[in-house]
Amino acid sequence: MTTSAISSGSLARRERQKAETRQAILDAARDLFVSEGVEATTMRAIAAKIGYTPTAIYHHFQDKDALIVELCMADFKALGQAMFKIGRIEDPVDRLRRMGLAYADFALSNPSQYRFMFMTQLQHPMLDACGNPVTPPDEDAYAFLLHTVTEGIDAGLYRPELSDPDELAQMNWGGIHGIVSLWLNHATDPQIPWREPRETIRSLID
Amino acid sequence: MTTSAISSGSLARRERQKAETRQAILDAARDLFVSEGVEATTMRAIAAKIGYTPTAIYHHFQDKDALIVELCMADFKALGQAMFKIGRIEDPVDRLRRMGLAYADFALSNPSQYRFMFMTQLQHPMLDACGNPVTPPDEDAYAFLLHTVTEGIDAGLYRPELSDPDELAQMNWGGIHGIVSLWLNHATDPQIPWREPRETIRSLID
DNA sequence: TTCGCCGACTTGACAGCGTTAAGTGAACTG
DNA sequence: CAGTTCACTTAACGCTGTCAAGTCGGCGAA
Repeated sequence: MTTSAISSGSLARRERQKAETRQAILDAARDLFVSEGVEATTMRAIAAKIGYTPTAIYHHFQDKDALIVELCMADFKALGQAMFKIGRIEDPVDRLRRMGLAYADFALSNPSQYRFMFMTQLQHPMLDACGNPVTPPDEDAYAFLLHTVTEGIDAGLYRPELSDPDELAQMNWGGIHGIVSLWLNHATDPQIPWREPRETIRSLID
Repeated sequence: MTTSAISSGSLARRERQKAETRQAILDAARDLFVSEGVEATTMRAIAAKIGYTPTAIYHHFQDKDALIVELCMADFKALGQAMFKIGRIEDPVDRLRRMGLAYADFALSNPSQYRFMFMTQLQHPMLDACGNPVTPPDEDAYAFLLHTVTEGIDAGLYRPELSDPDELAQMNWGGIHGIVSLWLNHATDPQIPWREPRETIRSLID
């Protein structure tokens, strides 16, 4: 009893410590990804930041991509939760407008995360070994968007030829993503007098 | 006289040969960038493809980025020329619609070029040493778009609150770019039933 | 207590990357 | 024919992600 309690206790402590260094790796990686960019941060830099050797990371993550994907999924979750809060608004028109602005806020205030969520090709698709999606469906931002435009269609808010909810959702998403991502990549381009993306998006939604 | 003619002739030949290998480098780089992706193609691979040593490239281009920017500028020129053809259409509404579809065609049929034109941050802004833009203004696709929406504003085709031509241009551009770029990056995502981007864009324009 | 194992972590290395200083050799110049 | 130029090569640098092998402290069992 006592021994088993001690052993399970020490086992639990070991696992807790392992989980702690794993989290430390994730935190350091996030910091560097955000401040230096994903491509520019090296395994060695992540390891140095937490006082480990580069190879230690490989005991917790298969490779650099696995690290990226893990952080990426956390961001998808955060975005989905932001959408979930807005999902309570009754009026579908107002809800759609607010979802769009919240999406843009997320992108503009977390540009580095947004970049590797939606502006880069992820080589590992976010599926587990069995081929099931990793994102929990109740936190899927796209599902919220789809649900909202479907309500809009049912309420007769769109012209009748716009009857495909996926197409409508992709129009909305694409429009906002386009303005945001062009601005993130090309805001410094002196040849184009860029407008505030939030303003442009507000106009687009209206 | 004869000697000068010979010398100038041989000089010309030397320069022509240099220009030829320079072009060979560009062609090889373009091939590999398109087939393998920009990040994945190495200087060594480009050199091997044309039977040179990697360092030979550095006699023609300052570094890999210079190679990318040179190809990128050629693509901007091609896109601008495609817009120029459409610019002759009289009706601004029809012209805008066709410009949007032509833009989407360009992106979808040259995905790799489009990626490094509009979906990546270019570290060298495309300015020459004096800070002047490198793209010739009469081939600037954005200028065409701006001109077209300005005509639309003047003709009273937009609601009166949409009076800023830059904002309108960026709404149009952003909308199409967003749908195209999301599709290019996430078309393989099984969680989302993607619609044909050309169809989605056609609906968006209407 | 002592032995042996387990596993988190380190050491030292590998191949490949972009890039550069120094060298080579054929073609052009005088 | 001697000298120069310059496109190109050789050999290396420091960097990257990654891995096979080793180290060593803490645990369970005898």
